[in-house]
Amino acid sequence: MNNPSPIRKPSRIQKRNRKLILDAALEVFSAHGYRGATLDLIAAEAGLSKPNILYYFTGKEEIHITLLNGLMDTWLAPMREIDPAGDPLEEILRYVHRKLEMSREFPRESRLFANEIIQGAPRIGSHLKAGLKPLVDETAALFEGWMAAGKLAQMDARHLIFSIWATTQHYADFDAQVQVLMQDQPVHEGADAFLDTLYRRLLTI
Amino acid sequence: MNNPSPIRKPSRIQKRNRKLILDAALEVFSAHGYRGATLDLIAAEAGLSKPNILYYFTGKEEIHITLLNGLMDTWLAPMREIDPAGDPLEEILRYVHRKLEMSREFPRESRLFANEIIQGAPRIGSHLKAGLKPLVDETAALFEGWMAAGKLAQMDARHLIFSIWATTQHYADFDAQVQVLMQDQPVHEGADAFLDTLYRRLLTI
DNA sequence: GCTTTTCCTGACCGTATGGTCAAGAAAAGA
DNA sequence: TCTTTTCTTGACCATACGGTCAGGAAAAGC
Repeated sequence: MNNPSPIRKPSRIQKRNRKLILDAALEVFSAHGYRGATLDLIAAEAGLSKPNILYYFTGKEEIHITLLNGLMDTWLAPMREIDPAGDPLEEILRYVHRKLEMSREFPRESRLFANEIIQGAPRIGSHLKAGLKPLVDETAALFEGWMAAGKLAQMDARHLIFSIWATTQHYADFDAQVQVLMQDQPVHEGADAFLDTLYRRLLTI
Repeated sequence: MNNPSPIRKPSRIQKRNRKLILDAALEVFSAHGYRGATLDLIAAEAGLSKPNILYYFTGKEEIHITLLNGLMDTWLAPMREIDPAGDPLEEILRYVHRKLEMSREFPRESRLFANEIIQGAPRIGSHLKAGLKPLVDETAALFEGWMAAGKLAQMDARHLIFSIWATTQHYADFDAQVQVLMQDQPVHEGADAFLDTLYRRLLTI
């Protein structure tokens, strides 16, 4: 009676409309934050009526959680792709470039997560523990192995990871500020070259 | 009839209550963002009634703007304190440490600005241009002078500044995430050592 | 003391917003 | 085709929230 048959597999219309809604929600949530987003805005952006939105999702929060869960994997993919068998320096530099690329190509996703975490991760705190932490632990261990083997300069692996996130996501999350300070100059090329220099100098023994 | 005498100098009570309100507003705005903050929350936090809040400020937005304006100077102080006559490397490292210290001591202020800028700086866009940009231009020029004089490694000065902001403010803005990933380990000491290494390696010729 | 100004609040208002519901339209199944 | 299920919506509701106002309490000025 309520949700579109939670048992049977989603129909063609269901798939289309759920996608429409989630796309619209990404746009609205990332631009206004959870509290600033309204169902009316999402409905307008999706081209659907508000009650119809609530036919597919039980409420605003479920849309938000579904979004975050669905994007988490994509967001963490570059870190999963670090190859333990590859060359340490090149693997990390490739990770940095991929993250920067994602800041440029998916700024909405970046801001969605940024908004959520700044507010204390009230709706995905558990997911950070369950999804993110194991991956970071694993990656930190990999980095530490490389350092112990003398293939990278010695440093705290977790803070290294934080610095990569911070420096790359900054260009998406703080774009408004970057734009003011860089005027019309091309941002991405400069960032790419700078971060290459930064991590090459930092990590090379 | 409306605002507490905009002409005469503020009374003792006015100074006390405006401070109470701004302190409470900092707490609430930084934790929930502009849209998530409510006058009722601010009033409760300040220990005043809602109408009394509106006796001292014309509305929610004025409180927010007053806060941002009042904190901007404090927030930018470390950058102003960079000494053009000092040793380039040490001056920048001191700046990095001061910024990190501010992230630890004033995380609310950091998140207040972060919230505002992520949403596109709708309420302080003009202030970024008028207040921040000249200072950054000046500082970037100083850094470029040092590089040209062969006292620092060559790189883009603006991206260097961005990286310092990003890496230091990350510990305040994304604290919820950092806490999950660092468990009970002490964060600040590690960050301090890591960033020292990072910028020393990056900037040394 | 008295008067004036400043400070404070309970009650109220208009609007925005998340969410509901009954009933109709469109697909899908037979 | 007819029947059943899925999809869609206008109208509505309850609450939250920013803000107002008339009038009273407390300071300040004299």
